[in-house]
Amino acid sequence: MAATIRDVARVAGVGLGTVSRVLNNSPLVSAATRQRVLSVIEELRYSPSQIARNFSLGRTRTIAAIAPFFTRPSVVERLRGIEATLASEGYHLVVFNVETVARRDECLREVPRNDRADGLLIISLVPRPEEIRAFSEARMPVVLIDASAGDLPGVSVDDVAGGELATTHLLELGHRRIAFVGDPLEDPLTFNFTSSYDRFTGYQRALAATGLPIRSEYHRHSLHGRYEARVLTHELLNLPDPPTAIFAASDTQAMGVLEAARDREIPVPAALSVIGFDDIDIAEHLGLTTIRQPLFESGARAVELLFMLLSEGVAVPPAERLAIDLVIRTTTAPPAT
Amino acid sequence: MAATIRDVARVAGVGLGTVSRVLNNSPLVSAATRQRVLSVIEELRYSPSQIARNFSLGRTRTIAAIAPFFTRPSVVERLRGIEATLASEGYHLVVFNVETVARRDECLREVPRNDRADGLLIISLVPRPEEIRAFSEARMPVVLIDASAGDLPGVSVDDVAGGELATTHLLELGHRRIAFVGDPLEDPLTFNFTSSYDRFTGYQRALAATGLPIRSEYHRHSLHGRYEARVLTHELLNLPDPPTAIFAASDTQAMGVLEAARDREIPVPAALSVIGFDDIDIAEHLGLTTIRQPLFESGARAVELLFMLLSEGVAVPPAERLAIDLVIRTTTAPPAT
DNA sequence: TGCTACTATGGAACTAGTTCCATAACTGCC
DNA sequence: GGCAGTTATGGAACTAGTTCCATAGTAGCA
Repeated sequence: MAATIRDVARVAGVGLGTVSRVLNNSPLVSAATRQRVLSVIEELRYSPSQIARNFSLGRTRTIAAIAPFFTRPSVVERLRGIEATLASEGYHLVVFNVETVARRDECLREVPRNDRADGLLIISLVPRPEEIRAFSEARMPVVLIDASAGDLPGVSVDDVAGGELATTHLLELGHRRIAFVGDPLEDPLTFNFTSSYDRFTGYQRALAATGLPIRSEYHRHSLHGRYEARVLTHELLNLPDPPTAIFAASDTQAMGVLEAARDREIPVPAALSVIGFDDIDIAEHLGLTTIRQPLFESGARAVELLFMLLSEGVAVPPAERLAIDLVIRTTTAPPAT
Repeated sequence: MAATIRDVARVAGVGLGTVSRVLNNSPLVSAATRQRVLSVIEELRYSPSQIARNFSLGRTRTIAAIAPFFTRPSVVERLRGIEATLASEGYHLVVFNVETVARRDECLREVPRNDRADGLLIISLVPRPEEIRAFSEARMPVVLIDASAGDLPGVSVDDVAGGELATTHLLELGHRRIAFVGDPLEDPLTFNFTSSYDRFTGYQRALAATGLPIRSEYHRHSLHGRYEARVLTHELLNLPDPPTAIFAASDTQAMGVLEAARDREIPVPAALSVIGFDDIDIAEHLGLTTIRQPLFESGARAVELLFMLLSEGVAVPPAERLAIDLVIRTTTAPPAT
């Protein structure tokens, strides 16, 4: 059996408290005693039980993150920001991957009532009011990423403004037939994503501001994914009056749009402009024009906010907005004349 | 303060053990008592402390995974396989991201001696003999993924055979000037990766088997990354007798190769064939010919092996090899005549 | 009726740390 | 020398579960 703090105390001929003080670098130990205890620790190859420590302290130095589809490049990049910041403070990261509504509900219900994490990060999911109530009842500090709900602290970007920015870029290039490819509109009711919905809102606003009619045949929604976006794009390109530009709600979907154009040997951007959203790593490789949002930073900043919540007495920071940028590459150009 | 099992026992007028038995679905409780206890649990909104439970049981139902560069698409896909399999058994996943040698050493030293995880998965890193000894001293079950060391159980593919397979494909197309772009050769001594090294070995073997001379100017090594591979490729294309085909040790590096070709307006595959390794998600989008290895499955299978280690008495499974395939797409063709 | 066997239950002991109170030992100062 | 203040130390109590032993109750059976 592994040595315990009591074994160390007995062999070193000191009290329990003294060993604990040595382990915790308390100054209230004489140099001689500290040395003796340390050598016994060495001798017994003693290593403190973290699990007993967690139990005794009531803290785990662990943060849980709930992420939908954590293989999506944008989510991965946020997680990297989270992990990097947590690791720098010696915290551990427990990841929950959510790919179904049932698991979403399960995670949001079970994880906060587990006292196995000191705090919770929720990526791209909007908790329902009763779930938010459960968080505060369980006294589980929560920070949202890429979402906002109630007065929970969170880190996000202005997706509506992003949608406007993307659409305005296409408008300024001279496009008038601009289509939108995004996630299902009813998502907010099930999975509680909102990004695609908000970007769609921004798209509509930009069109309305220019006085262009809303053409619902240009609005296509399907499950998030390259393949689905490709199918939607073929539908758009089959229209009698097909669009000259497509705004995809994410870079992943923009890739599907590009694939459909390639299927039909439609040159991009000469005959079709494409703009995405996120600026994931490969967007650069693809030369994809997109709206950049700071993914790594969103994770890092969320952890900082969570740490503020964890240190009592620090004012609860309000939901924060990070900046977005238009990144012009080679998939957008003026429409063919 | 949150209710404890003792509060429940007191209010329900039963003993501690009875409440514990109800919680653990022991049959040794009468239906009437069980009902009373359950209603008190409801009434007090009691939720058992997982952390106390872990402490008492000495188990955490948590698995730690150490992954280098966990944003690399191949690593993410393995993690997804891990998470999916763990979640189906109610286990949690703690992720450690490693991006420096110092952190590699720290993680391999600290994580096993933490008793905060019941088992450890190590991705794409080769533990040193003294580290392996520490695992067994700490009684921490370990399964390797994409690596093998000592007699630790592991899941991997035959990278040497994969390198041969890729190179043979190029040879069979008629290429004779075939270059290799991969990670640094000295990696095994620092980070302890081996995949790129093994694939390089396979490449050399295939060339040797065909009786082709080894041309060291065709062998380029640099840090893993798109940009680095792009630079190396420009070096290759600057040679007086440039290669007609390039084998990249990973799809990410193959993307860098493609970028360099695009920089020079060299058509792929007409004037340059490119083959990668891994078959990550975007390889299909890019039309990249590559060697597919089962990434998701490697994670899933590793978890299964770990569970076998955790259930005492089950024979320790030996290191396993998963199958690889050549996936021919549109970046390889016979050389220009 | 009495014995056995089994079910149901209570609660002490245990897990391995931290915390805090009591106290011993020492120092400095009048 | 005596007193106050500080430093160092020991160890009981505490954290919230599980486990297991002792025992009460009850049914079955000769």
